[in-house]
Amino acid sequence: MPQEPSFIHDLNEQQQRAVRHTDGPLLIVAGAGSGKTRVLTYRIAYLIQQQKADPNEILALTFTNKAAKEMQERIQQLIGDEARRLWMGTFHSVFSKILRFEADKIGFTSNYSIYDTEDSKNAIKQLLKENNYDPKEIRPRTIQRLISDAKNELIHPDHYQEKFVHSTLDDITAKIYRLYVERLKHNNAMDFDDLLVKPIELFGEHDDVLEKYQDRFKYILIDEYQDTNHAQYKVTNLLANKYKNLCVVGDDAQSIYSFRGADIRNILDFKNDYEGAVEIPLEQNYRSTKAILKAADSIIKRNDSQLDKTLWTDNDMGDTITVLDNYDERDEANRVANYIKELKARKGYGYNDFAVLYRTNYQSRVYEETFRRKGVPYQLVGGLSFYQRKEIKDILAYLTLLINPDDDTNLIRIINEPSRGIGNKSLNDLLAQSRAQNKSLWRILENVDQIDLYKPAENSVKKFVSMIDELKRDLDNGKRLIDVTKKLLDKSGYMKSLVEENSPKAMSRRENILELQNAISYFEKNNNSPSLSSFLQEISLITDTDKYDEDKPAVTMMTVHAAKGLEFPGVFVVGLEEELFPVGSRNNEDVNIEEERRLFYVAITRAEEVLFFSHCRSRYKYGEEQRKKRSRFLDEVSPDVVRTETGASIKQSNNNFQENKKDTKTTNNNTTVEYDWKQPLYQKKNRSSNNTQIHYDNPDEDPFQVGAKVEHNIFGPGKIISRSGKGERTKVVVYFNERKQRKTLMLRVAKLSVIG
DNA sequence: AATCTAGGGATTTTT
DNA sequence: TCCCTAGATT
Repeated sequence: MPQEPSFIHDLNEQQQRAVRHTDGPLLIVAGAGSGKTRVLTYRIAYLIQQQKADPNEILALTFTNKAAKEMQERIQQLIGDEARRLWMGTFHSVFSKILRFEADKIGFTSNYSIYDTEDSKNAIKQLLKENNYDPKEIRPRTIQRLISDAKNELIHPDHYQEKFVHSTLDDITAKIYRLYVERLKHNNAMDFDDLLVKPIELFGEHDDVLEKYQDRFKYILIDEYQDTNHAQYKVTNLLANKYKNLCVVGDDAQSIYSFRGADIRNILDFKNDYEGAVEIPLEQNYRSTKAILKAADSIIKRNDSQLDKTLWTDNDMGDTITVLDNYDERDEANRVANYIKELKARKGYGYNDFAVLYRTNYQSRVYEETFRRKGVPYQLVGGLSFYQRKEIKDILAYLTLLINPDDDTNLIRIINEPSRGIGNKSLNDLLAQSRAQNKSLWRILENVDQIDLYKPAENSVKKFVSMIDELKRDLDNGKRLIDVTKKLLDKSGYMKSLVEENSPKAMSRRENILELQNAISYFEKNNNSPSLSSFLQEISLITDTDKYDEDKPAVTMMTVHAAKGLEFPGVFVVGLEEELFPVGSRNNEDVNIEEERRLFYVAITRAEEVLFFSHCRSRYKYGEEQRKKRSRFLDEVSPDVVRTETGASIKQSNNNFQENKKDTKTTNNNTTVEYDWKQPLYQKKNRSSNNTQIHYDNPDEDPFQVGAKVEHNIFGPGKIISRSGKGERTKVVVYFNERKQRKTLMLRVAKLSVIG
């Protein structure tokens, strides 16, 4: 056996144990900030260095592509280029690759489509219509959730009937579930859940295939094990069953995905499920100050703790946590922006040292507006991702059709987009035929002569079919993807209709399509054998969380969920109000308060040095002003580590609306930020119907003046050359350095931010 | 078939 | 407030 590598001495004692324990099942209980990623990467490097396995015999599963990429890079630093041969990625991406090889064994082709949540909702909606249910009464969303839950629990449609039929909703779900599974198979499509469920089917039906992959993956590692669901448990259980070299890393205190079927029992029961499993805790926190850790601990100990571990740190005590008491969300955003500027100026932090964390995505909007107005650069992570935008999904639907014509869902999406005279009536006639003949919609279109259809629509169908056929031929003849896409944009009339519409919205759609073309070119240049099929599969698993760039000089804004696994010197946890964090429920039911508390714990433990909690007394919801009670979590946190802005200790466990703070001018001793919450910086009267409008109470505050350096989220950095118009019609001409071109942009529409 | 309008419902969190 | 859809209008 080779000598131990010297890098092992970078690790503490517990970490070394975790790395050295190579064979047999291992559970690493990794507290927040305890160097979990480090242990995983060192462990993989160690396995290779000790010649336990070849890189391509190691499978490492993560929850985000970003986590996988980061690990890969760090392993590369330890062992070099060999790291590229590791099997590393998200559950979904790894298994979609395996399925591409083995699709034919379970009745799919390797060109299968991947449906995101919206696609699968569309398919379900279609099925509801076909079966005469009113999608208004029976919401596709609801059915989709139930079906998704069932899949993650590995409940087959037949069993759904047996297990759940107690109500009409269960009845309908059982029926639609069965039809949905059939429909997806006909469409040669899989949804996100299928990417986990189908491999289990595959392995269950084909012992030889299972054994092939068991032999392939001699060592398996799973990150964030507390967030695995039953399907993920099962599929990895099958794979690890031969060699039993399964190492899982997790923290039950950070389990925050139960809504997605994550089952905390997977980690709690690990030692029962895997005989002889060894448990190693990682308890030294390298990330946070003592104050922050104490706050986190005071929160989490209110939950029933399950796995033994005591987190401690050698770090300094650090500053106390500041609680911001705000008038409303604009006030909150302003104050956060002020503190960030202040800390940057006085303590030498950079913008990228800060994160604003919130419970729900829609809270980001006010921050975007405020930060832009005040010239604070930011990057927004999450929300509506690029690939979920309508125009992008439309174009991708066209492209999908070229390799998977039987995909009805994608075909329905674009058959009349842009409108080409195949309206609802005609489409329904065509669909009726498709069902009657048990053929895919595309096959019906190909033989539209043989059915009775409204004449103008029939002609349109013929034109549509010949267009798609031509593009298919181009593709088969090896024409470049980017050229096929350009031709598609032209021939389909998609671009033309956007040009004609000539609205700001259409404008931004064109920009996005341009960006998609860039993505396609990039893919084509950087892949050895770029196929449309692999492009589509790759991007359908990309999320916006993956594009977070820690070096970009900007404040990061994201949900607490998206922040899992990240760390920042300064963190603002905002919107700490009842019914928001912890969330409110729709039907006064089933808010999992312990999970909300874990989520708050995750938020706190993202912070290294400076931490703020913030809440508002009123907040706008659906355009209505609502009074808010501050979050119970603020009453739960250890009082000796939190202070108000004035430096006073916070009053806990009483109704904060009774406090009379109206006359208190809150002047902070530690910083020069001076603030009177009675007079928020924004002017309420300016709230108007146009939500994207930017107001400048004082024209001097408007940073978008000639000469200003700005950044556009697509075109990158640039400089304002000239400016015209007033108010919401203000336009600026910007010269973009990277593209060496100037563009005229409406300030109201273009998401510009000031840099420099 | 396409466009316009009024009215109702929606906001957790994500691969 | 915003988005979607059903129904009416062109």
